[in-house]
Amino acid sequence: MEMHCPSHSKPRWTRRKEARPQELLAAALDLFVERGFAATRLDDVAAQAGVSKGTLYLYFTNKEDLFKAVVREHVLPVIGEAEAMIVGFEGSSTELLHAIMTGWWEKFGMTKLSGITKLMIAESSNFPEVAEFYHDEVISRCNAMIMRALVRGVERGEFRPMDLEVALQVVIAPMMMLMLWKHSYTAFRPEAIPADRFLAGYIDVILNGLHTLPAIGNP
Amino acid sequence: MEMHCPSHSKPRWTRRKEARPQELLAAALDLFVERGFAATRLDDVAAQAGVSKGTLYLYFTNKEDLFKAVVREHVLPVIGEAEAMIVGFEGSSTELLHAIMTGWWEKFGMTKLSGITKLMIAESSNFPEVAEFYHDEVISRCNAMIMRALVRGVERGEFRPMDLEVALQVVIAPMMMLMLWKHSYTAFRPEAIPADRFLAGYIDVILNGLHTLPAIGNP
Amino acid sequence: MEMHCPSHSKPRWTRRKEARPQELLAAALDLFVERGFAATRLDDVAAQAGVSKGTLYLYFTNKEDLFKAVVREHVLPVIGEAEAMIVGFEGSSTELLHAIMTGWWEKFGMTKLSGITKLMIAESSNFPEVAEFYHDEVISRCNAMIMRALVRGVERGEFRPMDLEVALQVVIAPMMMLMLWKHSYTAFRPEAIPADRFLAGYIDVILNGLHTLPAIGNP
Amino acid sequence: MEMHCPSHSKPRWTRRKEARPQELLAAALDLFVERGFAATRLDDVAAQAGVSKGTLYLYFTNKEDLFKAVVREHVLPVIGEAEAMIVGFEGSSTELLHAIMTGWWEKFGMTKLSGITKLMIAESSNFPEVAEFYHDEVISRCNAMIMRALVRGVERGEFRPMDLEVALQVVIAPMMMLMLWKHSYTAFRPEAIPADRFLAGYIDVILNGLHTLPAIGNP
DNA sequence: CATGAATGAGTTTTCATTCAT
DNA sequence: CATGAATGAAAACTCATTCAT
Repeated sequence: MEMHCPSHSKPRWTRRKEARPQELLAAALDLFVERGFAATRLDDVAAQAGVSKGTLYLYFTNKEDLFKAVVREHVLPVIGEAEAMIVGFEGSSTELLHAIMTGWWEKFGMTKLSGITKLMIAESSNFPEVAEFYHDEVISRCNAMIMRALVRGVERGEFRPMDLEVALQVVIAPMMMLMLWKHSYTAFRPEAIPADRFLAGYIDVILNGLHTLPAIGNP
Repeated sequence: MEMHCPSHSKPRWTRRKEARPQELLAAALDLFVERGFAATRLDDVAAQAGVSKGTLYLYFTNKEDLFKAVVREHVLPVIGEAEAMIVGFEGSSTELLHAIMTGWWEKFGMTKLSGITKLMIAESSNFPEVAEFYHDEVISRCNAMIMRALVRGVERGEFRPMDLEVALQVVIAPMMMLMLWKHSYTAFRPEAIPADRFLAGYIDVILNGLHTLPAIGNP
Repeated sequence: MEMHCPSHSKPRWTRRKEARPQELLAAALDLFVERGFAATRLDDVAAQAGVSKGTLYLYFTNKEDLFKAVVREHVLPVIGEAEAMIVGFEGSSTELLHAIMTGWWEKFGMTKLSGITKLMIAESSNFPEVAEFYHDEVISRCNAMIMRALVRGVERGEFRPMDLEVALQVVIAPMMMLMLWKHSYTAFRPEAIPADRFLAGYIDVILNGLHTLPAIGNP
Repeated sequence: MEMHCPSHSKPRWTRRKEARPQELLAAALDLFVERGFAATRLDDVAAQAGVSKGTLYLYFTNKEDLFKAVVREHVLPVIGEAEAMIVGFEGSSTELLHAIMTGWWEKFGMTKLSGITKLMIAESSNFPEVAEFYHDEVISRCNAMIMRALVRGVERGEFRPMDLEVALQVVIAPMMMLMLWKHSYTAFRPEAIPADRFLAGYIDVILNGLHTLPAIGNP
């Protein structure tokens, strides 16, 4: 079973300059999300990435720099994709909202990126610059996407006139909380609602409210 | 030589032994919420409470014990009040929901207790026991209150039949997020919606949805 | 032999807030002089001062701060004393020079302060601010003292007119080197000249030169 | 496929294997002198020499070995030259002293080798073996050269009888300090005396002293 | 009770050294 | 030969906890 070729002795490490930063960022994301910035030891990040502590410092200046990179690198690509996805959408605003929410869940909520939501809420006061970046590059752009859909719906007569800024928050909040729950109290919420059922019910309530009234075609 | 009038000697600190733990808990709440558990130094807690670091250990066994006390002490009384408030409520379910939300905001959201929401989300994986306690004693009981109101509404024909578990989340989420925003990104959200306007619009959307339909009497 | 009084059990540490900084500075001076800044471990400084590593940080922000304090605290008092010593000197300039040199040796050269000369030469490029401080507060003031003595000697006809700036360096240099030797190559220079013999011969050469000429009364 | 014309392939580096160690020694000298041994990173030495860090280890066993080589390689040739220069000197002892000093300055003081003086003073206690080597091979031989000149002067009646060991130090010290100043406080001493003026004044004072007496022919 | 000086285990950070390429 | 990614021991620094006063 053991290879008799002597040249196959396992090396102490293999050279993989290009892959390393991503591996480290992935490990760091996991641990930062689970434990928070201060409670995460760089030893553990390195171990989880399968490298030694020193290697980390070849790619990141210090712990804070690693944190910033985690947020920056993981988040930006996704936002771009999401925005691209809804450009030139043709259907009803109800369908648009549904599409946005589904996409949000699939690109962000379902993946480990959802943890960044928790991370940023927990650490925003410790890292104002990162928080500002995240607010401007992620939150604002997400909000703008939803807001455009709401305005579009009202303009097309699909949605009723309302306090749209508040409506925006009401629309966003359940998705945010869904992501946050994923990373807290998990042990105590085995009953968690399956995502598709959640999405369906969520869109239903958002569109039709709680009141007893003829609901309009939920796609 | 120096003590023939002991009763007039000026005490170095005013006597308020009983107040000490509360002052420490208040200081700890502030700092834990702002910085997180690990990033909060007991030095700073003591300083903010106006006592020395050693004093802290007269009242709390260690940092973790302080953390548990912060959650326990601050949260329990409020939940009791909230539950008491809605026992035997007489009005419509819409009014009940409105009352619960208003009470939630006034007792919890408006005060510094709102920070505990953020704190628990950030630290729940670091303190499973506290998380369990918080989940059972706060989250579940809050959820149960809302759920009772929803069930009541459906039973009384005020609310339409829905996936109530999902509806519960949708109802709760905006209030949760409102509290979370208060403790993150504040610097970048000067535009924050005033609470009363938020509450009004929020109840409106929750009850009536986004769709273009005749809204039913929003109290 | 063991004291039967139970209250005499030896404490892990004794409280001596006022003495600590001086003890630490003394230990740091020794080690910085012997090994240089970078090669000195704070562990060793603390150990030599008889405290733990953490204690060091109660009094100094970091290693650099300790270094600055070592130079500042040790050097300033001595300079003041030296300057005071020669104010209103009455004798001949030869005697004045002799007095200055003797004082220099006794206050500075003979003591462990002499190490600071070596330390500053070694570290001046690593700590430009400290070097500037040292240059302005120590070197310039020492030079000024000697220069005043030289000018006084020339004005009174005791010393011949010369390039005084150069003479200044020639006068100073042997004393500087004497201090530097003390902290380098000591192991290889058991033959080191006793200080009093050195001082006598040094003053003689400086005053009378090497040339064959009738020397003038060397005090 | 790729090598039918190997002699024309452009080499990635110009072939000058023999020069490598010298480039590394030069870079190391610069940095050791400026920062000291411990504060010099081999990364920087390699970078300044224009090679990679690993290359350093092809020529030197470790950092200490590099240090020893820096001292050894730079210093020995110069001493030999200096000694050769004065063998069979014919002029007056005054002229001999002048020649030695001028040679010292030109071969050593003016060049970057002067930094080794500072380096050895700073590091002698960290590297006793190197210090011993330097003391025996450089300091002692320099001292011997000067001492021979002094003895010669006394024997020929040009110099008066004195404590020659002390005189030796007095003669050497200003030159030593001149070299040391060059590598410390430079930023704060723009007023530095030009070397030729320094040399002239220095010889004058050394030969004739400070006292008011007819000077003897300063060459 | 209250204090705060002192501790030391635990983390971050550095960098000489190794070794697969 | 030359490279530079990777290592890990060692050093700086932090801070929860203790305890003499």
